[in-house]
Amino acid sequence: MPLDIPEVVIDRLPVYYRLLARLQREGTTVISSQELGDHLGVTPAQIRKDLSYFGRFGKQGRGYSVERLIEELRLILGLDRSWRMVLVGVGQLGRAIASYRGFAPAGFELVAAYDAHPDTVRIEDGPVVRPIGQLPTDLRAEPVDIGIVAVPANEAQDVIDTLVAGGVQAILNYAPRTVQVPANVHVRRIDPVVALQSMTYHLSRERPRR
Amino acid sequence: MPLDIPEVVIDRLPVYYRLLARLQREGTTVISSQELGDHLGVTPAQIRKDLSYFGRFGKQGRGYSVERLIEELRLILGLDRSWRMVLVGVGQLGRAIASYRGFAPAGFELVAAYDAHPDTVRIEDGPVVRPIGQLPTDLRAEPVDIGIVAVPANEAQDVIDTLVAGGVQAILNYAPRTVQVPANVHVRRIDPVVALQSMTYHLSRERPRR
DNA sequence: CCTTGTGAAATAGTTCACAGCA
DNA sequence: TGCTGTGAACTATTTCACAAGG
Repeated sequence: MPLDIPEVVIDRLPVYYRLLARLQREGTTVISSQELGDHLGVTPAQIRKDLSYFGRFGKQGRGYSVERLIEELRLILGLDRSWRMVLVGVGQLGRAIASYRGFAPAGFELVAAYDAHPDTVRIEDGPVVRPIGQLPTDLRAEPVDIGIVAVPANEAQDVIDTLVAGGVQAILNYAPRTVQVPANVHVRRIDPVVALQSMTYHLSRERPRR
Repeated sequence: MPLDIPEVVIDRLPVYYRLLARLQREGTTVISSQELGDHLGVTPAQIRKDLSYFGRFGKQGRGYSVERLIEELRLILGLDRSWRMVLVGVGQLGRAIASYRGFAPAGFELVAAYDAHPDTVRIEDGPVVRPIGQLPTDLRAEPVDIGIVAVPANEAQDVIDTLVAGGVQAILNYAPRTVQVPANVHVRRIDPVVALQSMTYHLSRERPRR
């Protein structure tokens, strides 16, 4: 498995994986790159090229075994284990994240939640909320893989510094702010306003103003 | 203003805009591409090149006027007006979206919400929830710019087809599914699991398994 | 000086097109 | 025949490096 796989390729793999999981539930056992591409709006060549970075999973003349491809992607993406996450920030957004039903089936386990005012918030069907001051100690006692940050923008950098100091190497950042991390730490931003603003660029050009 | 501006450039502009707004609140009046880059973790050349697609906003030897640059980006991104949005899907996620305080200050107005079971859900401090069957009629009566989709995965394509048929040209898709839209419609996906899975790829390589 | 704006060079990513195999 | 896997060609994006302006 080569070491210099483009980042864009990695970003597409979970999308392929999710589609394949659905197709399998619906009974598909074999699929061509053409059909996969039709579902996802990408070219068949791109799918074949992306997969070819990791191995030769298809059969000429037939296509890919859905089961085989799911299993390969599971291994490639590291989904053959579960991942421990902590949530920092238990406001309205944080509570919605903590209650999200999609993490656990995908192997992402929320092991703890932290807030500056732990007494005033409670997560339904979720972990107890601990005081944020306890975070450094807890991280040392029980390492986690991923930090989810849902604090106000002006607290995000501090929280992330704390997570990184505690050995967390992946951050899912819901705070509307770009943060700085060492090169070995991964950050993904979830920011609806930024997403909307890149669409309004196009909307204001394509549609005549009313 | 040229027509073939790379999409990646457009995606960065809202991030520049948000940083500049903060710097302005903090009292910065002039800033160089170097300093901007330091804040955002990108190269100064990239920032200068990105901005140069739209005009010459800087002053040699000095940098950029924060106020001027904010105003230019507002115009470029179409943020000099407000945008009408509807939400479809008022489950737990939908309610969190509807209650999010970040949309209105950015000029994004939630004008209506729809659900298959409007009687069973209520949005605190938000619009009345209408039956989803009413969506096509409502869109005809009062056009909206943007649709936010927070329905279960298997309903997402139908809902988006309805929105598109009703003239909506931009979709913010929270449903964990890739959807198909005509070429003139813009979609941005908000999917934490996909974001996490691209990070676990890296985590499983960089860190020795425990 | 210092920093922009920008062609040119370098790098990254996508698509083509076809040999080869089931 | 039908479809994969893949170098090669092409396209997109980033970075370099420097002339020019304040």
